[in-house]
Amino acid sequence: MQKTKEILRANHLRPTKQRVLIGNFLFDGVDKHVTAESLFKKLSNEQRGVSLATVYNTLHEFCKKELLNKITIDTDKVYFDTNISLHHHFFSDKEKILLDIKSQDVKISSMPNAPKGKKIKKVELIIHLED
Amino acid sequence: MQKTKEILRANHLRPTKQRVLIGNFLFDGVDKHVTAESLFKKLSNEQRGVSLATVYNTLHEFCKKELLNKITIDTDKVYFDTNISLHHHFFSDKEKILLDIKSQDVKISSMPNAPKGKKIKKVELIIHLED
DNA sequence: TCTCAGTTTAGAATAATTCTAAAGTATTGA
DNA sequence: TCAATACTTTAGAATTATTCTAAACTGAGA
Repeated sequence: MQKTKEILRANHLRPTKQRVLIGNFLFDGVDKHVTAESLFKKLSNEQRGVSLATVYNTLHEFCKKELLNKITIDTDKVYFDTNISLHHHFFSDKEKILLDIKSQDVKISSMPNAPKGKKIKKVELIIHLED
Repeated sequence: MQKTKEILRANHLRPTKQRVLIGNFLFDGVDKHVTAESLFKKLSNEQRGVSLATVYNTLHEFCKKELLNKITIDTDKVYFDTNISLHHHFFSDKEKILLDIKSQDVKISSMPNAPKGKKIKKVELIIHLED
């Protein structure tokens, strides 16, 4: 798994043990949603753990480099999505489960103009679910 | 302003001084976005204040009765919207400003089906802004 | 007026996240 | 290879919106 190191280098992030460990998990080609806590737990199983502070640092760095997508749907947890292509989400407020919606399943045919002096950075559609 | 008392009674909420004070401010006919903190500050000017705990309690009660719309866009603050009709929002991440989008300015022409066993509770479109 | 379920409240508790500052490490240039 | 240095990691403290608790208060019906 040399790919992670290349990704890190390409983004001017030193490939430290911790970043490589986190990157290997996140960038294995399988789309996933993680929180700082869930990622921390997952990696605690490894021989050499990563501190919670580093998990936070790394998630934010990866976001800044657009290797991850930050999703703030819920007030008490931030989700990070490894699928950085344009897509939307289902969210179950009760179970706090986040699901991807295939991009072709949503079509927004009319959009407002941004207020004066502002640009549209990101369009986020969240479909809240109940039982 | 007898209207607030009627609203409260209609929703089986005792019209206490505090709820009436909060209701009079929120339901004056002008759409507004508040946070617990902003509402608390606004009402502190009044002769008879309301405790922060009551502001939280009341906002949640009003939400449960669908007199307010809860908006969770930002991890560190919950916004409450007095406009309970179907509409969407702009959000400036930097300034943390929330703006209504007129409902006719957005048209979603294609929507996914809810996952098995779930129903769609609410569709929330957030347009994040930058400078 | 009396009673009591519903309400308010101050302050403590909670919990995700950020901060701090000290120790550790990758990289560069010699 | 090695030293110097800038970048990283980390434990634990700090922060902060929100929730909880339990005691005092109050509106409404009898």
